[in-house]
Amino acid sequence: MIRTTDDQRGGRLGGMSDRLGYLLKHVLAELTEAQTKALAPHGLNGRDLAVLSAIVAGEPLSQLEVAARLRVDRTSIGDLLDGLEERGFVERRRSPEDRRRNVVVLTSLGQSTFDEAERVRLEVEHEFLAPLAAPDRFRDDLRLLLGE
Amino acid sequence: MIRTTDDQRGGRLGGMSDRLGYLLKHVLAELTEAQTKALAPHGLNGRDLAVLSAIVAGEPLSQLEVAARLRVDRTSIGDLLDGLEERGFVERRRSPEDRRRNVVVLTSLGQSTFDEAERVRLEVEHEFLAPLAAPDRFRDDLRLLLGE
DNA sequence: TATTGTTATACTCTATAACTATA
DNA sequence: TATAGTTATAGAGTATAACAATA
Repeated sequence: MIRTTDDQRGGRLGGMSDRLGYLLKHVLAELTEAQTKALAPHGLNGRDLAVLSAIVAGEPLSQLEVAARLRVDRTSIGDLLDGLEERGFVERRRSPEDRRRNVVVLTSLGQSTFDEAERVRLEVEHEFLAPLAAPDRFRDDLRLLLGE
Repeated sequence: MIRTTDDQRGGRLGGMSDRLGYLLKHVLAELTEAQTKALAPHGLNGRDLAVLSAIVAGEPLSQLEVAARLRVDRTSIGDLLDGLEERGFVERRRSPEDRRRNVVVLTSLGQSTFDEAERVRLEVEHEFLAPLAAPDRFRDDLRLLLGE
């Protein structure tokens, strides 16, 4: 009786590595853990860094625009910015043109911290993807799935 | 001035699609949403289904063993099993050999529900990966990253 | 009336510690 | 002493609704 495929690839005999949700969930968990550890000395985590990266380039953005880029809820971005502002990485300024809007900008500390942390992120991702024959192709696949 | 690569691929001008964490997080979120919708008529979600799949084959498992297969904490598995037991999908039985252990088994309703839901999962994953040129390769990449 | 940001609330998932019953 | 399971608790992350200020 031959059923090597099922047995070896976790099809029916208990392995979870068949399941896309399981794989994505735990791959993300391991990346998050590695990133958190590597970024901790710089005073931020991967989520903070993503916020900084959204506001680092181009024209100043309102909170809503930052939230949209990150694909997070506008009620979440407030707390994130509170933390970043307390640590002196960002500043919120009322927009003169539309006084409802908070324009979010990097401080110079925020900019230098971003530059260092971004290097760390790239190193972590590089090492994380090292087991793959074609790391860029994997990233492209993820982009395709998101439609970006 | 030519900088199409950066601009188009979200390198510096605001796009997040460069960032591995962002990509994994939102790909997982979209898969979870699709799975939740598709499985709802069967009375479970993707997490429930993963629990069922852990106990569906082979020898009976204790709760700790189920938790280990799913890579979740043993305090999480209790609530999950409570829900599945209330809905009549699983039963917990004291192990006669070691009365500390709860052996978890599928009911016949649990088995038939699993069979249907598992078909739905495969369809959802197939459709979800359809944008990719080589869906299996993507799954293999994820396995490699997890070391499974 | 609609939009930006804030606050309050709740729900899910996860993690830790303390407890029980068994070994 | 150690292990299996439960309970209580707390922390993230997310989502909804209601509100104040502004357009």
